[in-house]
Amino acid sequence: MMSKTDVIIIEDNELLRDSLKEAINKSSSISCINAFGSGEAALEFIESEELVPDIILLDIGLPGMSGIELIPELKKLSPSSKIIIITIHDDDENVFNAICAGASGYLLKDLSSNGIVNSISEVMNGGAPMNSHIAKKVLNMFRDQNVKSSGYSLSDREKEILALLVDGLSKKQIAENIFLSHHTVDSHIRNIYAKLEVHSRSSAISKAIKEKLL
Amino acid sequence: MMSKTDVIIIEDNELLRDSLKEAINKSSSISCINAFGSGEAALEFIESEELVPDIILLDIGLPGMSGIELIPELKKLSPSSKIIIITIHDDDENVFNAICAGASGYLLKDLSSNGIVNSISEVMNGGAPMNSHIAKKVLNMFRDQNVKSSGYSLSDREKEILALLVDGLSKKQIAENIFLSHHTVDSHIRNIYAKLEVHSRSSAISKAIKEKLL
DNA sequence: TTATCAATCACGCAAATGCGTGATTTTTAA
DNA sequence: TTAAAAATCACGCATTTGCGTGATTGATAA
Repeated sequence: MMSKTDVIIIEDNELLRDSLKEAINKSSSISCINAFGSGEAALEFIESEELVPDIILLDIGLPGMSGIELIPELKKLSPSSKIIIITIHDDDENVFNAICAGASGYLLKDLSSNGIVNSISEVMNGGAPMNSHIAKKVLNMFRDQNVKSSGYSLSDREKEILALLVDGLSKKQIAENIFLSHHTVDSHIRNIYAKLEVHSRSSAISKAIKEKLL
Repeated sequence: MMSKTDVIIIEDNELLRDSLKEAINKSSSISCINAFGSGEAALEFIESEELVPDIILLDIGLPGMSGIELIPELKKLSPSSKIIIITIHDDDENVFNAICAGASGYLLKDLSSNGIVNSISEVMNGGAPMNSHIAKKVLNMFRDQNVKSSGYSLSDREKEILALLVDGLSKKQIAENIFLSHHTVDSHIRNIYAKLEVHSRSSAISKAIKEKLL
């Protein structure tokens, strides 16, 4: 038989903490083995007891060390634990930081006890439960990071040469690479600079990569 | 009274198409106004009828034009329509492309009719319903894009100068900027090159931006 | 305590870069 | 058909870059 899923809770609000604990312990497959009111308390206990929970339910708005700051520390002490954020903070910055720090789920505090328990199961099955509005934020952030700018109307040749510049080639190397005179390459590079409104290779390369021109 | 949510379906499998349509029309707040077996058929109809659905349920594996290719075309004809992907394809590439093209949701075909109807409501409420495993993929892709590499052990001074290089400054400009001799700047740049294992400013800048060294 | 590393500064030179100022041909759009 | 853009090639020159080959001063770790 499969052993129970071990959960710990880090949440400063005592009422919420207790109700979460209660809800979890009602389920036959999950058990809340500990609950803490601060990150520091949790870290201390985990370290001294060498605790390795399957799931850590984590609030962001904690006294002292914030939930976000806590994530890397928790990962250090117990790398296999999956972290689920449960918070009222749904701003881009917190969502971004939590995900980058390695959270496996991001839920809002309006979720039912039943929803929490289901989310824990989803994480154990390799999923990443997310509030639908959080998911929307993630999708938007993701898309914004990957839109290819196309506003400089570079020609195909110019894009080709810009790509070679990004790869670190000199004019001569580029010329050899695409069988052109280095004068022609020079000419193309000037046109690229004009279109990108820069005056140096460095700026052109930075702009090309940062604004995903290729 | 609020008007009904208008949905169209683009799905080549006739059985699934019909069962989706049926499930949607059972709901009192949603109605399926049309269903198509191919992207081309849908585009033609939308254009000629000037159809503006609230939601488009879209399969990826379509005959002819794929669902992914279809997204920009649909957005062109009806920019306000929200697109929900319903597919069996859960590979990174399809997920990535669908999101970047502007999908508002990504569901798998194992979802119940009820789940589909709920997802439509979520999108209408500004959310982005996602299968939990898809969400996991998105989270991982998102995180991977934003991890800061730190494996080159650049000193603070070197990072500072590397940042100025990325900004397109010359040695002289950097020297003026941080009140150093241009010789010193030159020396730092050489050390940066050595640590990054490059031999040109271009390569250093590319590496710095692509691998998020700053 | 000693050695390593970071940070600072210096000279010289071959190569590369950025730009002014041209030209010719081909392709594309009006 | 005609004008505009793209692609090709050329010379010269001031500036910048990359690198060889040094030195000195601190801080920090072995």
